[in-house]
Amino acid sequence: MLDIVRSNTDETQSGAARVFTFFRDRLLSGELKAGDRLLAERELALALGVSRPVLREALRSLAMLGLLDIQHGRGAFVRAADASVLGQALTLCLAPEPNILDDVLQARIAIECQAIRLACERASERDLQAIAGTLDTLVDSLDDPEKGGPADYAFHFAIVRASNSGSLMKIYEAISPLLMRSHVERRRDTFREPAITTHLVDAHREVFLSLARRDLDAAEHRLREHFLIGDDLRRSNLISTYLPPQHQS
Amino acid sequence: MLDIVRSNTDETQSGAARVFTFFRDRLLSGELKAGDRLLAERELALALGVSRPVLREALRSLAMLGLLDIQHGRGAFVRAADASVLGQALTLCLAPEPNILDDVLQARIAIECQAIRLACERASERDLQAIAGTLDTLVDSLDDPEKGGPADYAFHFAIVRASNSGSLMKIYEAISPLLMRSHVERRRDTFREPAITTHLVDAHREVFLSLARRDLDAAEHRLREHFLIGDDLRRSNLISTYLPPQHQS
DNA sequence: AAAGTTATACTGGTCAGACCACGGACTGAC
DNA sequence: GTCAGTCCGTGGTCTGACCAGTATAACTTT
Repeated sequence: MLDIVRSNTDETQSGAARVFTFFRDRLLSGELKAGDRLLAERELALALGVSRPVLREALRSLAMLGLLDIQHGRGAFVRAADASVLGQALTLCLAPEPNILDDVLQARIAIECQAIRLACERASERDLQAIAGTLDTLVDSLDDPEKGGPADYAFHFAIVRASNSGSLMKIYEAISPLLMRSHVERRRDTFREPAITTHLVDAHREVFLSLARRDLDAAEHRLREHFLIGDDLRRSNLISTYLPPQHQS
Repeated sequence: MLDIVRSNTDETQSGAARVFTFFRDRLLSGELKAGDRLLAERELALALGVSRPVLREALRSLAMLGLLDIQHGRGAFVRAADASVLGQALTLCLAPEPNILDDVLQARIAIECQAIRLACERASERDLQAIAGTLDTLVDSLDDPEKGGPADYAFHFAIVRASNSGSLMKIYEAISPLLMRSHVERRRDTFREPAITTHLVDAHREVFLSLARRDLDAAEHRLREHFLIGDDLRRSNLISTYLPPQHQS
């Protein structure tokens, strides 16, 4: 009697899939907001005209996608959209690809270069101060390899934030798990070569300065240079690591 | 007796979540390849030491994530990683954001600008020919508004393909659903203004030529210009649509 | 009266067994 | 050889029950 639903959902899909799309659409349309609590499973199953197992399959799927937060004894709550699931999905999607850990850097460059252009136009004073803050912690953590990584990431993410583009931010968050893995793998090669650490601070500072001056092309150029030189240093460092005997005086 | 499983999976998770991560890890490690067929639900449930409903909740979740293809009467098969789910996830993630349809263009520009740089370095002859082909169909479908959209998309996607970067391609595919929506919405404004269509072909051709000449900076510049001018034309067209009475002689 | 404690009525989590619907392969008749 | 029908294995669904956390209300105790 209560199934207001059926009408607009495709009859082709069946059971759990139907329920799934039902909730997905409510989420997309904003009819269900983050924090909302769903009805109890038994009531929902009754209202939607399906059995509880079917209803549960759909809810579980939504939970796996990060859209729902199901708590034992409390209920199911709509969760705020979270990029972590996106990251997992991307990881899964890219898993079969060869050399992902290298290739993901291309995506990173793509996002950041566009982000810094936008940031030059849109960044607020607070954004700039935030970036400056990450730059300070970067300098402070120069000789702490454990903190250096996160500090570096914080700087770059702050730039993406300053772009004020939700898309760029979400995508950047999505690739960040792979980015992290890529970094820890590469860190083995760059193991605290002084030339690298000194270059590091200068490069970041120059990127920031160009951004603060709102110079689009210069900022992007500095950033590209930063990525390139980082690559070169890593490469030469790698070479010198594997070919030391010949050059020892 | 047969549950080889339990040992390495966290005991914190329970039921469906445990089964879910079990399969996800096998997929990530490549132990399960695309096309593989899973055991029957009843046998799997027995083997993993859970009931069939629980097993089904997990399988259904994997299916919703696009990792499994469950066919009634036939069985469950591992599916090749597919970007369509990524696209859905991204759409869900960005749904609450305001002005996504505008903002997603920033992501598009980011991906394409980096892609075309890589394409200048990496594109094979076949890649170039493929792009040239899309350019031809673009010209042919100039006066067919139904085919014009896909032709335009085909051209830009061909460029991303030519970058030979899996990450860029997947991300581009992921944003493509939103991109499409953005385009159809914007198409209402650009409704076959002759100035636009003539510009369109020239702009695409110039982008292609720069790419064929392997000129990184020129290619990116042409592309950026193309995006910008498209924006300007749309805007001026929009203005002239809403302010016509004053200028009618 | 206030604090702590228990009882109870929710919630989701799990299970068992049955039945239905679909696909494919086998077998028979033509 | 071809086609129809049958049968078996598959996923799809349902019912109803019980377990396990959570929160609240009622109770007892201080």
